[in-house]
Amino acid sequence: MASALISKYDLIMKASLSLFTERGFDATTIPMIAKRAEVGTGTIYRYFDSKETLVNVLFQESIQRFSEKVKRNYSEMPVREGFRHIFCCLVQFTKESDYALFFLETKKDAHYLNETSKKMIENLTQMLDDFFNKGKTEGVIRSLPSNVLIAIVLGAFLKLYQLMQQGDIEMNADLISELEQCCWDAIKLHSLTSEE
Amino acid sequence: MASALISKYDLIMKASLSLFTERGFDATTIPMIAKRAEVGTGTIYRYFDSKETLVNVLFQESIQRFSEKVKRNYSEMPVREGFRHIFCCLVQFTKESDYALFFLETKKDAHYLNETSKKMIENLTQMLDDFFNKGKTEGVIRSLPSNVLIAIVLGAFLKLYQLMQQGDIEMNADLISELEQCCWDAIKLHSLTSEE
Amino acid sequence: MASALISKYDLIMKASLSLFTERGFDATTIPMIAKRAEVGTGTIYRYFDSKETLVNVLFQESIQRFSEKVKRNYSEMPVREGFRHIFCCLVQFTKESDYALFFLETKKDAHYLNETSKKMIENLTQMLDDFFNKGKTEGVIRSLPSNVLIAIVLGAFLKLYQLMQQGDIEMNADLISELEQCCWDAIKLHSLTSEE
Amino acid sequence: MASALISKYDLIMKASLSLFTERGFDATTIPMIAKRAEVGTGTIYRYFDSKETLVNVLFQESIQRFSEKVKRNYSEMPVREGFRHIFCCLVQFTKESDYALFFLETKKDAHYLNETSKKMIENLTQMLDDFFNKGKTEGVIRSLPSNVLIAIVLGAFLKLYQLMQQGDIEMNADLISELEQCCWDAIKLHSLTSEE
DNA sequence: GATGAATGAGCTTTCATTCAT
DNA sequence: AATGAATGAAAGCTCATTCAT
Repeated sequence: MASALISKYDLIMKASLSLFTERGFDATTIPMIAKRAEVGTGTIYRYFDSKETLVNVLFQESIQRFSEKVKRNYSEMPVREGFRHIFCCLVQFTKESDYALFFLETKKDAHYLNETSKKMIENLTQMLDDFFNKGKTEGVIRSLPSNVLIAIVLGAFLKLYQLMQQGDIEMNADLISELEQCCWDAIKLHSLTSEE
Repeated sequence: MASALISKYDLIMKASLSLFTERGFDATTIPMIAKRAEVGTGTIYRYFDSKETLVNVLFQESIQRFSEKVKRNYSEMPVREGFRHIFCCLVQFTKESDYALFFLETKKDAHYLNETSKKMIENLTQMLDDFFNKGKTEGVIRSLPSNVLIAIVLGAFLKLYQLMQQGDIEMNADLISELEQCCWDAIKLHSLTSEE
Repeated sequence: MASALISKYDLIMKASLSLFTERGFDATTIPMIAKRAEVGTGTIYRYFDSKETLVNVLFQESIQRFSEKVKRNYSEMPVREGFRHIFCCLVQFTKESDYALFFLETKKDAHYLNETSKKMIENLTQMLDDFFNKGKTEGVIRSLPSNVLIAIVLGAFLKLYQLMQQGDIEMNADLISELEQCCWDAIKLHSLTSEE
Repeated sequence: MASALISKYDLIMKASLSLFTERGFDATTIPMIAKRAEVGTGTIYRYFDSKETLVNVLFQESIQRFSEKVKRNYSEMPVREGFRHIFCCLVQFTKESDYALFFLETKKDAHYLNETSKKMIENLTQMLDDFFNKGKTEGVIRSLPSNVLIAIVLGAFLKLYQLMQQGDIEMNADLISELEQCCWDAIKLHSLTSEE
């Protein structure tokens, strides 16, 4: 009786997300997930058709929640503030669920992603693309292809986030603020005064 | 007559490196490697004790060649030039072998890395650490932990390199030069004149 | 309803014991065992870690059950009676399970035996050793090293048992009785009256 | 030049005989044989069509040489002397080649024996059968089926021989003599005086 | 709904055999 | 004649998936 504070579904999602992040999709087995989620292996198949379905649901859920977070009223912000908003979304995401950024390390041509997942990557990319285009038009962001700009920021963030997960660094407000500045510096269009 | 322009060993190395880079270690099977290298599956085991040995040899070879490239007389360079040197090594590496940067996407706690491989990551990290420390001492680089600085630059580069491999961007001298500047901007200590 | 009269574990034990006895460890494949036990190959690995574990469990079970049978109150018997007891244990064992004497044909330095199995051989040998020593002290058994006496009796029995398994002879009470006498004659100390 | 004191053929025979005896047919690999014989693996196939051919040639050679040894003028001997002759053949065989008694531990239905080999076992058995029949007719040997009598003697001898090979006992003239007596005692018809 | 025993396709690996040298 | 690199069939073993309970 009682129990079920967290639904089995959520336990499976949580367990598989953490394992996929730690070991990758292919090195994670269904029994491993079942054990960490403390459910039977068969139970996983009551909620997900297959391991592939599971990873795609997970992927889509992550990217969906992130996209919605970003979308919220950032379009009217000035570019600099919009960038900070995006960066904060990344950070918040990290805080909410240690493993939520699984989608950052998944290559878009990963063999296990289905069409829907790929579509959602494209949508997120498009949204960020629009943002960077705005910045480029306004002359605040370097005029590089948007996918290049995205690669720089997300690539940097992914590795930082991995450091944190490995316990190599501890994130505090000051560090986050400085890292955001680093990323911004990477893509901002520096005034034409004598730089090195 | 003729034939054997490339040794079987090299064919296997090349095939597995490309597959590991495309699909990851766990999603790459020995039959896949054999097929791409155009050798029998048994042949792979004449050269490597196991799949794990193979990936570690590959990993160590990559990181070794990269380390040696970087090491060559960069210690006397000024920091800005030293950074450019490191960046160019990354780029050159990419050019020499489409897949040579396999080690960039391998997490240091990957389940298939052996102790030697982990040691070599540490050594490379230490070398870069020394470089960044010098920069920090001289006040040209942000005073952030070295692993943070490394994460930013390598993280950004990794994602850019993936874009290139997917055929999404084409690297030319101008682009490389600008990307190098982006990465430098991310970690350089900006003068305290009006920023933002 | 019904079914499962015998557990899968027992089916596997029985099937592998018969195959190991017929063909030896190395010529017996897991698929062969699976087929004879009428289970899937994977099922075997639910019960045993490896083929080597399986053969050792089997070996230890056989030798254990035999040892316990022998041990039961034979130490107080007169030597001649004790010998008959041991011989009867061998025969009974044969009756209970057609293949239970697998351990008789396994050389003690077989490459697949683990330390525990080797220890158990030693223990059984020690027990028999003690028995023969008693007989030698009393002057009823030839004063040969115990391992020699054991070799004679078990060696003879093993070959007889193989004949029976091949269907070449049929064991009945009279034959058993005579064979026991043969073995006893082989090791007993004959009085010094005119022999030959 | 020089060299070739022993032909490659003989080296291969010797090496495989020792390995088959130590490890059994199935646990012995062609590379193992090649290594011990100090020849290339390919060389083995210049002399033998297959691993199975090799083991059968070996088996037949062993049994042939043993049969011939036994055959030599034993038919006219008295039974007791004939038995001693057979036993001495076994011992001599052991001395000539440490592994020559490989055929003793091979079950007649071993999966690798071909028809010729099985025929030769039958022939040897027949020869011994005749001998034991003679003994039975003369009333010196127990009236048991000949295969039973053979099993007792060869079974006992095989185990003794294994003890010797493991270095557990050392064969000297006295011991051999006593062991021969043991075996004879096992099968001889004891006079009807009060026995135990 | 929940479970985990059972399964077999497909993995990693071995090895008898071939064949260019 | 002799070799050993190369091979692929088949071994031992794993694991996504099913299904009786």
